[in-house]
Parts: sequence; structure tokens; C-alpha cells
Amino acid sequence: MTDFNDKQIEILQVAENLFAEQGFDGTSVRDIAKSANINIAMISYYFGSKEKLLEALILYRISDMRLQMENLYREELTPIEKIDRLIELYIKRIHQNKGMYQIIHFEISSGKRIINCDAFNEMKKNNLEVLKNIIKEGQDKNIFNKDVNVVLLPTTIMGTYFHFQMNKPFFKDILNLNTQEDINNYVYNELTIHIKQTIKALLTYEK
Amino acid sequence: MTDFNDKQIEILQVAENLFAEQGFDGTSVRDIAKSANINIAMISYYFGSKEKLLEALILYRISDMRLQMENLYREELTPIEKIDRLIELYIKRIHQNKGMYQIIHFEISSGKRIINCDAFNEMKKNNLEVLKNIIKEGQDKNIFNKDVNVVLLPTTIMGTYFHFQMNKPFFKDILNLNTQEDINNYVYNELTIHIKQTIKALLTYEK
DNA sequence: ATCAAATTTAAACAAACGTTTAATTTAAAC
DNA sequence: GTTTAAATTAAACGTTTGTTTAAATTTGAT
Repeated sequence: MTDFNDKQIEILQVAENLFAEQGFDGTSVRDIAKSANINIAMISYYFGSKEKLLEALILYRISDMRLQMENLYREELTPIEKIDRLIELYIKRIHQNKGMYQIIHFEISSGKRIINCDAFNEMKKNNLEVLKNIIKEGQDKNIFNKDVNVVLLPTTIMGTYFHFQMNKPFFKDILNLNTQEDINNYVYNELTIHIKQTIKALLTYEK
Repeated sequence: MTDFNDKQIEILQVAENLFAEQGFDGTSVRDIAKSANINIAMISYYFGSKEKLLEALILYRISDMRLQMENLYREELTPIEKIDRLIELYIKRIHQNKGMYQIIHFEISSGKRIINCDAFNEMKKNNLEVLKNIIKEGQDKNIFNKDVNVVLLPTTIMGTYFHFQMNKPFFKDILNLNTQEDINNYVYNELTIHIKQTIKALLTYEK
């Protein structure tokens, strides 16, 4: 269904970086062509138009982004361990595809562009179901509290990550994160720990 | 220092809505002129350029956005009450100025535009200091845990809110939020409660 | 009523935009 | 080697972009 040749994939990757950096409207087809070392006409030739290139990019990445959360749910782990693993999985996936998410979020929240988000929403709904099952398991075992807004749990997890990303210049400044290496380390250690700690506290604290 | 006449303020408000909806690059000066019922040339006449209009807008809103957190800190409240009030204050302010924040975040995270964020960063640093003082007060009274990443607390608070905003179409769907009224209610009730609960759990839970 | 400054206008500007064209080169099949 | 389709190119297309111009209008003080 989504079969692109090497040339097309290279264009998609270049476009992904530019769209994430400068936005869709802020990136011209000439920018893309220059970065990918191709002729401008190749974009229309391969994808039809700039907007269809964006749609192709989203489909390409979503098909590459399927979480194996069901496997996680079936593993022999305590609910708390599952939550830990789930957060690690979440952060890793969105950190690796942060450019993609940045584009999608901007284009979604601005109702201007009409892009097909059905596949994206289906993925989110599915992830939410798996999470609900894990939470219910923990509640049945009297490990987790029952007055938790499960729908907003992924929002807190991903929101914390994305707000960190959005304010990267601020955190670079106050936390002395000079290289991309420093940032990756902070994300995979401090930030992940903070999120795990937060979610676990919310699920297990005594009133 | 930031003295705009009525006409300029109307242009700023119109521009704010359009920028938030369609992005800076996605909004033309003709769009702004049309919405504000003015001639295109008035934008250059009053602000110099489209980009200087954006800078004026940010300055205008930030000077309008000063949180009286110091007053909160000095009030006779328990640390937990202070945190509750602080979260209410945070959510109320960013929800009222969500368009502004959307613009700033996008323009900051894309390093493309060079806008003066110093005033914005100073505000954030100041808010962080006030929060640190409240947390320390709670820790000295043995109410709050000591192993909390305070720097990431506002990130979790605001990140949860913004990620909710960004995925508004998704939540509208699964939570049946049909009108703006429904959304405002959900933000000021369920969402605020969830955030308060989360932060309090993180600050007070037993290991 | 007069005059000067501030405001508003329509028109024009060059530059950049996304897209298309038609000609050329490359690659593969016979 | 010839043929045919695919890939690539430079050039041009018509719009739209942000900005400027110069003339017209409004405003407020004298």
C-alpha cells in the first residue's frame, strides 16, 4: 500500500525535517528540492503536489509507528512494571519521531489544512484501550487508585515531553544542555524518571 | 512603553486570532487587513512590517500577562493550598491567552524566526523561582517529598494543558465536547482537577 | 476658514510561491 | 543498435506574497 522508492523516501525524510523546523507554510518546495539535491519538478512528479507530499509523509510514518502495546499487555509483569515500560515505549517512540509529531500537531490544531487524521486517531484510541486494561488490572489488584482520569494520563505523559521539546531553548539555558547528546540523555533519564514518578504517584498515592 | 491606540490594538487582536489559527506563515497581511476591515498598507504604516507586528503582539500580551504569583506566595495558605491556587492561576491565564501561547511556542520551537523571547524567558524564570519557594516551604514542613524535579513541574502542568489543546479534535470526539462551552467546562473542571491531583500526588505520595 | 499633520486609500512593485511545460538525458528491454 | 518508457532538467506559467508609493481624505489646532 505504501511503497515508495529510495528517491521518494529521501524526499520524505528531507521534507520531514524541514516541515518540523519551519512548518509546512514556512517551507517551500524549492527548500525541499535544494536539501534533497533534486529538481523542483520532482516533487510534483513523484507526489502530485506539496500537500500530497505531506499526506504521503504522514501515512509513511504512521505505518512505521505501530506500537506493540498488545505484547506489552500480555507480558508477565506487574501493573506498575507495565506502566513503567509503557512510558519508556511512549517517550522513545515520540522522541525518535518528534519531527513527525510536531508537524501533525501543528497541522491538526490549525484546522486550516484538511489532512486525513483517521489513521492517527485510530492509533491513539487503540493505545488508550490498552492503557485502560492495564489500569483496570492494577485497580482489581488494589494496587492503583480508582479515582483516576485515565483519558488524561497519556495527555500528561506526552504533554510533559512535548512541552519540554517546545521550550527546548529555555531548558538548554537553565539546565546547560549544550549538545544534542545532552538533550537525549536528559530526555531518556531525568525526564523519563520524572514522568514515571508522576504517573506512579498519581496511581498509587494514599489520600 | 507599550502604548497602542485603539486601531492598533484591534489589528493586534485580529492578528493574534489568525496567527493562532493558521500560523504566522499561513496568514497573509491581506487576511489580517480583511478581518480587521482596514487597508493593507495600515499594517506597515502602524507596525513597520508583518514581523514587527508579531513582535509588537508578543510584547503587548506579555505586558498584559504578568502573574501576581508573589502575592500568592505571601498569602496565608498552606503549601498545598498554594499549589492548588497556582495551578488554577496557570490554567486560567494560559487558557485565556491560548492563542498567544500557540504562536509563541511555534515560533520559538522553529528557530527560523528571530523573535525577542527574553521577556518571555524572564517571566518563566521568575515563575519558577516562586514555585521553588513554595515547594521548599512544603519540604521544610515535611509535607512535600524531597526527590521532586521542580524544574519539570510547570512542564507537566502546562504540557498537560497544551497537549489537550493540540488534540482538541480527538477529545471532542471521544468526550463529546460539542461546544466551546463544553470545552471550557472540561478545562476548568476535569482537566484542572486531574492536574491538581497529579501534582499533589507527586509531591505527597509515600514510597 | 486655513493649514499642517495624521490617516486612509488604490495601485503598483519586485520577489517568492506552487505548479506545469516541453525538451533532454538515462535506463532497460528487445 | 534501436526503441520505449522513466527520470530529470531548465524555463516559464499565473498567483500570491510583503512592502512601498503617491494621491486623497480626515482630523485637529490655530
